[in-house]
Amino acid sequence: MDKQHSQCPVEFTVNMVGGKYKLVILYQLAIHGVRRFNELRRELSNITPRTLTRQLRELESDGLINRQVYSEIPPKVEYSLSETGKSLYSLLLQFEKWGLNYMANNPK
Amino acid sequence: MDKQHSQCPVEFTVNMVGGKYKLVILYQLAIHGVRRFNELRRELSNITPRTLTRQLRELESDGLINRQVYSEIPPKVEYSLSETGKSLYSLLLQFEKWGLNYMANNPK
DNA sequence: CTGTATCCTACTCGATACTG
DNA sequence: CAGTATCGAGTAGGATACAG
Repeated sequence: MDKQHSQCPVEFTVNMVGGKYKLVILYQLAIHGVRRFNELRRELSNITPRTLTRQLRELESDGLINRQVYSEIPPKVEYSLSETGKSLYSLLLQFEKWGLNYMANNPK
Repeated sequence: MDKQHSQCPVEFTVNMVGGKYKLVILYQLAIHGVRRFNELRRELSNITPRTLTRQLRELESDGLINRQVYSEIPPKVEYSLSETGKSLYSLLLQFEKWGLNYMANNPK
């Protein structure tokens, strides 16, 4: 994604949280605080486990989310926003707000 | 893109302004007010005319930008934010702000 | 429950040449 | 100047089965 080579701050942020699911994942984590793998899977209607795993790994390696593994059986893994991820909060709210507003003014 | 079938407002907005260039285009229009085709082309470093055309057409058909054609030779076309597009202003600023901040705290 | 492993499709975007 | 036409490559993401 060439994340480090973007001069434009908007382009940089897009490269960071772009794609079909990342902002929605972050949004769910922002709303709920903590989510488990299968909870996210249900909330992102059609995502496949392979894709969800990849998105979560990328978000983690970019430092936007935390992954907390509990060594139990059955396994339990909790995802949550990191401090950096939380700094996206108002951006996420803008997305929510704009979407709600657009949908309200352009009913299907 | 199934724009009308998103229940989640965040997902809806992502479908609207997602992709590699749309937010950057909107950002340039927000900054400069009015831009011509080749001005945008220069500002979006590596975009091809084909891709730029497609992004602009999609933004136009979604009602986010205006396309003003002047019947002159040589041709002149000006792009600008529509009222709906302008309602993305604070969202665009969040992208700019977050990118600047992240880059400042994570120097290359 | 939380993933991996394979395989595959579809779509986005790039390169390049050309036009009114 | 503002695009269009063709062609092609890369990759995001889907389907499905399986594993620790």
